[in-house]
Order: sequence, then C-alpha cells, then structure tokens
Amino acid sequence: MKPDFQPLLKSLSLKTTPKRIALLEILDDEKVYLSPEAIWKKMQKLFRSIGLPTVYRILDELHEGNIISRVLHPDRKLYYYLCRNEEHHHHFICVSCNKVEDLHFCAEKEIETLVVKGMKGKVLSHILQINGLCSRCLTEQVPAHG
Amino acid sequence: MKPDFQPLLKSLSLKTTPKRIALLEILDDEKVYLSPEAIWKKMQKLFRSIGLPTVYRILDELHEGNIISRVLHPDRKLYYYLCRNEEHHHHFICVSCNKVEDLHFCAEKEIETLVVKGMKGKVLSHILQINGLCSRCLTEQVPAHG
DNA sequence: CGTTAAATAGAAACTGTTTCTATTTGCGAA
DNA sequence: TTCGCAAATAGAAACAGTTTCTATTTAACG
Ligand SMILES: [Zn+2]
Ligand SMILES: [Zn+2]
Ligand SMILES: [Zn+2]
Ligand SMILES: [Zn+2]
Repeated sequence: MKPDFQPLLKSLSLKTTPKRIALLEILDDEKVYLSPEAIWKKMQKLFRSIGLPTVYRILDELHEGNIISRVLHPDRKLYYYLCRNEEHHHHFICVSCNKVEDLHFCAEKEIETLVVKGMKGKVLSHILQINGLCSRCLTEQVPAHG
Repeated sequence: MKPDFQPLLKSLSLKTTPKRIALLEILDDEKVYLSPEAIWKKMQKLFRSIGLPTVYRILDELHEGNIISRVLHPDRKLYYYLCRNEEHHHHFICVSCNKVEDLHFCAEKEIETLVVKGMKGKVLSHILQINGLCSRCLTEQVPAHG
C-alpha cells in the first residue's frame, strides 16, 4: 500500500510536485539504500527531463525534514533510505547488496548519561550504524553491486 | 612523552620516512580532529616541499592500519584523529571546537547478537559516534572553528 | 483564470580527493 | 660503507560527486 506523501510534504512546507512524489515512491519501493545517481536514473524513466541537481535538492530537503535517512557508507558517497518505522532505531546495512534492516537497539540513554555527567557536555546527535553482510549475501556469496 | 613511531610503521611494512613520523607527531599533539588540509599546513612549516597528495596517502595508510581513526563529520569531509587508547571504545566529538573525547561505551555484544541471531547476518564493522558540544563550548559559547 | 513565490533544467563551477609520472629516498644486501 | 631497487614523494593534472547559478516553468491560493 502506497502511502500518501502529500501531507508529509505539506508538513515540511514543501510543494507537492510530481518529482517529489515520484522520488518518495521510488525510495519507498526499495529495501536497499540508493545513491542520488541511481535515483536519478529511475526518475529519468518517469520524466523526460529531470536534472540531477533536482534529485540532490529533493533528497536534501527530505533528509533535512527527517523523512529519509542517510547511509554512512565506507565509500563516503551519499546514499539514502526511506524507513517507515516511526520509533527511534538504527540500521544494519549490507555492504554487498545494499539492503537495509532495522536494528531495534539504541543506547542513547546510557550515552547521554556518560556525556552529561562524565564530560559535562551536550549531545546533539548520535550515529549508530552496523555494516555487514545480510543472511542472503552470507549464504549465497552474491557479488557486490553498485 | 613522544612515542616512538618507528616500530609502529614497521609493523605495517611502511618505511620510516620523516614525513610519516612528522604526520604522526602532529596528530599525536592534538586533542582535536584535523582535516587533511590542516595537517598539510602544519607539515608545510616543517618541510619546504610537501604535497597534499602525500598527506592523503599517509593518512590513508595509517587509517588502513588502524593507527588513526576517521571522524564522521556532518560536513562529510575527512577528519583524522590519533587515539592512544588501546581498548575498544568510541568517540564523542565536539562539533564546535573539534575536540575528541573517549567514550567508554560500546554495545557491540548486544548488536552482534541481534544481527547474528535475529538477522542471520554478519557484522563487518560498526559505527558509533556522538556529536555534541564539549563542556568548554557549552559554557563559554566559543565560536566554531574550521 | 491570474498572480506569485517556489521549483526546476541545464550548464557551469566547485572542491575535496585521487591518479599519474618523473624523481627522490629509505633500507636491506653486498 | 656503498649499491641497487622497490617504496615514497612532488607537482601537475584529472576526477567525481556535489553545489551553484539563472532563466524558465509550475504549484498553490484567491
Ligand atoms: Zn546483502
Ligand atoms: Zn529503519
Ligand atoms: Zn539511537
Ligand atoms: Zn579514543
């Protein structure tokens, strides 16, 4: 079931354009993280003219609005993933097939305590990401794809 | 007390060159993470000719050999930090003054269990980093530096 | 519809990073 | 100590992902 992205965009004060909707649907269809260029190529099948900067801009806006999450890849390029899971969690990413799986774990409480009480500092954000191989890649030895 | 970096380099099968030693000493002097360019500028004070690619290459080799750690900055540029703490831990980084503090916390056991038992996957690496403001920046409102 | 600010295309610029090639240098062997 | 050679480096150039710019198009609202 395809969610209605219109109210989501409205809540961010972004206009409901066909390209924003298409990009969200593309991400929503995927269980893997995608690069801006991969998204662009999918967009090109839907629109006769679509610029790569537009893809970057939309991804930026949606990431800024906490709608989509960035994947920190060892190759240091940008990747994006749309997760519908509302509660706070983190991700296990497969570096071979790019699959993303929810990791229902976070130690923010413990860390907050360490930082506040131990360092007298303030936590602004935290990164927790597990890189590895998913069960399929582990058993089938599927070669990596871009 | 300046550590002897020679055996460290030897263990990585890297030749002991003045530039590698200097770079290690520069990092060892700092409690903040540095950008390749910042390191390059410090190197330029020590060598009349020193290329930025050399800095990148050395940083790469040392990072590859687990001698130095990369900082995942929100700005997506590369930063490096030399931590002498031998046991496994993570870092709290101050996004204002670039200071790095050891965070003696890691949930790798719990996460490993979740991934192996829950997902039938394999963990290759994990990222845990806390971004925030250190006590000094919190109280003194020190403006950010590059 | 008509108006207006937001969104976009396409080209061009940007910038951190990597590659390339000739030259230099560390270091084990003689 | 000197030699020989693979490793390391400088400097220039290339690269690639990302961002900026400007004219044009479009969504939203009355
Ligand atoms: Zn996989
Ligand atoms: Zn998720
Ligand atoms: Zn968390
Ligand atoms: Zn440390």
